[in-house]
Amino acid sequence: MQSRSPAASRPGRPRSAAADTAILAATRAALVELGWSKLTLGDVATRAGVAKTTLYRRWSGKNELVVDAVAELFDELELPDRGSLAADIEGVVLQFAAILARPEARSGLMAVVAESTRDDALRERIRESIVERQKGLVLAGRARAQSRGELPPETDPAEAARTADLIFDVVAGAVVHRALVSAEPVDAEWAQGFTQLLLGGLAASAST
Amino acid sequence: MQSRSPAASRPGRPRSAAADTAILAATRAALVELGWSKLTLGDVATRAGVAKTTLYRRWSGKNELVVDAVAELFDELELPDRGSLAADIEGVVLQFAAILARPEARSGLMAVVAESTRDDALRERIRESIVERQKGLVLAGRARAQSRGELPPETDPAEAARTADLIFDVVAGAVVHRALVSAEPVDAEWAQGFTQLLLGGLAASAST
Amino acid sequence: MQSRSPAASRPGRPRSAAADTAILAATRAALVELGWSKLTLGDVATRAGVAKTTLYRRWSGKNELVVDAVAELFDELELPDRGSLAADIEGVVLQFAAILARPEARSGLMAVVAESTRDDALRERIRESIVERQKGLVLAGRARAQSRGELPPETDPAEAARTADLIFDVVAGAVVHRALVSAEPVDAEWAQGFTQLLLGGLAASAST
Amino acid sequence: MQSRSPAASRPGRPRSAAADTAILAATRAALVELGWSKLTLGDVATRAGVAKTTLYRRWSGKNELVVDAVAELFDELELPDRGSLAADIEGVVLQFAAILARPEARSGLMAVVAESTRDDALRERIRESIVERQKGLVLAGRARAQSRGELPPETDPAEAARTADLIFDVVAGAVVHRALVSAEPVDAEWAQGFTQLLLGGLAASAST
DNA sequence: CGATAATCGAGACGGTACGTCGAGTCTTCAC
DNA sequence: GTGAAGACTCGACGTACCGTCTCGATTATCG
Repeated sequence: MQSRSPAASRPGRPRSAAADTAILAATRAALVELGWSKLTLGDVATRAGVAKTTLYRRWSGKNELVVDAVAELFDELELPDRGSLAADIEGVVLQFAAILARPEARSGLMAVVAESTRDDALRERIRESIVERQKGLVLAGRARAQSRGELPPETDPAEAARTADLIFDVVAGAVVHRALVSAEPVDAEWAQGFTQLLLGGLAASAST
Repeated sequence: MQSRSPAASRPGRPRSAAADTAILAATRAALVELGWSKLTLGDVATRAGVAKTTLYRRWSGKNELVVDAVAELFDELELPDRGSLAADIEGVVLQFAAILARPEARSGLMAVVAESTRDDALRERIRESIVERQKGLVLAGRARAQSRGELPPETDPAEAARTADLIFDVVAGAVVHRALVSAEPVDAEWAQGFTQLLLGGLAASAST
Repeated sequence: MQSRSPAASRPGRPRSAAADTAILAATRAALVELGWSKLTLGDVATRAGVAKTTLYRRWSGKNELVVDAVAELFDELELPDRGSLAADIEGVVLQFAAILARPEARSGLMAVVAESTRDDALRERIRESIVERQKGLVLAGRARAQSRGELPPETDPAEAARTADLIFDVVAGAVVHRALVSAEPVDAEWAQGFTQLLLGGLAASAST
Repeated sequence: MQSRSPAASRPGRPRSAAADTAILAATRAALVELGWSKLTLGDVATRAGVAKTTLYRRWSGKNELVVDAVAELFDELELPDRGSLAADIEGVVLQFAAILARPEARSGLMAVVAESTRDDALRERIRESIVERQKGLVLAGRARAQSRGELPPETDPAEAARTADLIFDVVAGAVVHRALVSAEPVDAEWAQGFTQLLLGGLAASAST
């Protein structure tokens, strides 16, 4: 969502706050029913009870709108303390999978990622509103595991960042691939097997 | 590409084989220049020197066409014998990354995956022409490692299949995520770190 | 229909005579069902059980085909001897009206006339195969009336031709206009009133 | 042209009045250059500097558009007082012929008449916007002749209507047939001969 | 309190691409 | 060489959305 200058209080009629909410909700509803490619902004506007003009005043196009609509779904991601690193990872994997099981996320997320391969601004927008939140969980999880003594503290910051990136790509990539490409369920059993593989790999890598 | 009834020689003028080739090549060229969302079938037809009707006679829409066009890119995937399991994995990862580095693959692949979340026939088509080929490499790699003695032979077939699926999702997912979402290079260094993680995890998992 | 050179007996398989008949009949059937603008040559070929190639070998296009198909309808026009000039005229008017009442004539005739306003070859073709036959009836009718003594013999040939043309335009024009534009029935009553007007006018003009 | 509900000022952007004018003018220009059958709505839109959708919002198809475009040509028909019934008739005949001499009228008029043989709504539209205007001239001409004393006043209204219809079909039919089918000029000489025939016939009929 | 100004719903606007259909041609094989 | 069959190029069709615009009607702040 684009913030307007300092905002403060400008002259003229202020923008309806309800409109934003209604538009994003309508976008998700349309994604569920129609999917990304058949979603039209005119239809979203109608569903939201809003004129097309109003929608275009706030978002510059379909991609931006869908990123914002999908990003809100990821707000629920958090890192509950389940007592052990393995349990924490499994929990996050299942949370992530639960979001990907929702049709508005499945269709919307991959589509904007596809678009982002040719639009750097869009990629940055996705990174900010979706990817960074996930990455934060990886960092938080590691910190918590270190405080528990499950993982040794970092020595080389660069190496630490590289490892976090790797873990992040592996976790997010594997879950997305399982859910969307292989189209197999990401259930507790799979999460356990995956976590075992990941932690085993981390331990082995760390000892090198 | 749809195979027509076996019908050796049916009546009427046969379809031009050259047209198929030209259309797929034109599709890839258009993907490079325009990306998936701005690619139009009319433009593809023009580039291929073919009428729009000819294109529609062979493919039912943009998605089907792009799947076939992108699938051909994956024909070059193979499993060269590099002497060790680690080297084999690194090789495949780099091959896969090389394909994903091509703009026609980046834009096209994710877009059809996104579409496939709402179209089972499309998903099946993607699975047949793209995914299965990759999965075959996982199986072949494991078999070769076993023949080298790097991995123990399978005991439980179901467990073996489950593991292969997991490895496949991890490898393909991680590479795709690194390349397209994180937008970081998949180079030899990354491949090495990833392979280390994966093999470590496999060893740890196997010993359980 | 285009005649091929001297014909005689050329090499190769001779053209099927049945095809011509079938095609023209199919054309009229299609005119009845679809009208001129929705008639397609592919459909005509299918109805006639003939390949499009065969059709195009004989006619150069829709206009030419329809002219020939409609022209056959006018073959039934003749000048029965009803005993008096007035009765003869009424008879011809009703015969002409009967043809115009058939949907294949209504739709086809006016359409080719419209096309002929921009295509001299087509206009000539219409004149030859349709209009001249009608004009002949005017001339024959006058000759018979003169032989009966109802009309005086011609003195000035140029004047005679001019009068015949005028009568022809008035008769054909009025009947067509009544039937197709005004869309009112051309019945015995109307024919009688029209004939009265025409003969009265002729008598008055002759005495000038 | 379709009138929209009386709705003084409906919400939303009002339709551009200039667009209607431009479209009809472009239609006539295209008729002159291309004729009815080669006229395309896309081309008309381009000539008018208007989008195809704008055109389709106002007219439902080629026929309706051409009727309106041609109808405007007949706006210039009027009944100038030339002092006598014969002169009035000759004047109208020549005016009518002048319109039919214009290529946009020749090609367009007959084509829509042909189409109207299978489309009652179209026929009604033609009647309203073209034919009735001509018929009015017949009625006005008769009234004027009666006020001059050239024709006796009506006694039987039904008979009067029947006669007016007959005259109308004869005049319009003969002129159209002469101009478009016979493709001979409708000049002063022909108009005089035709008028003589018509008035003579009327006189003879009236005395019965 | 009235002027000013940005907002709102509504819907017409110029465009672009769609997917289909028909025209007329060409290519194959059977007769 | 004619025949049916059907693929071919081409171009128009009528529709759907895009993103912009022009309306009249609100709804706020500021003078």
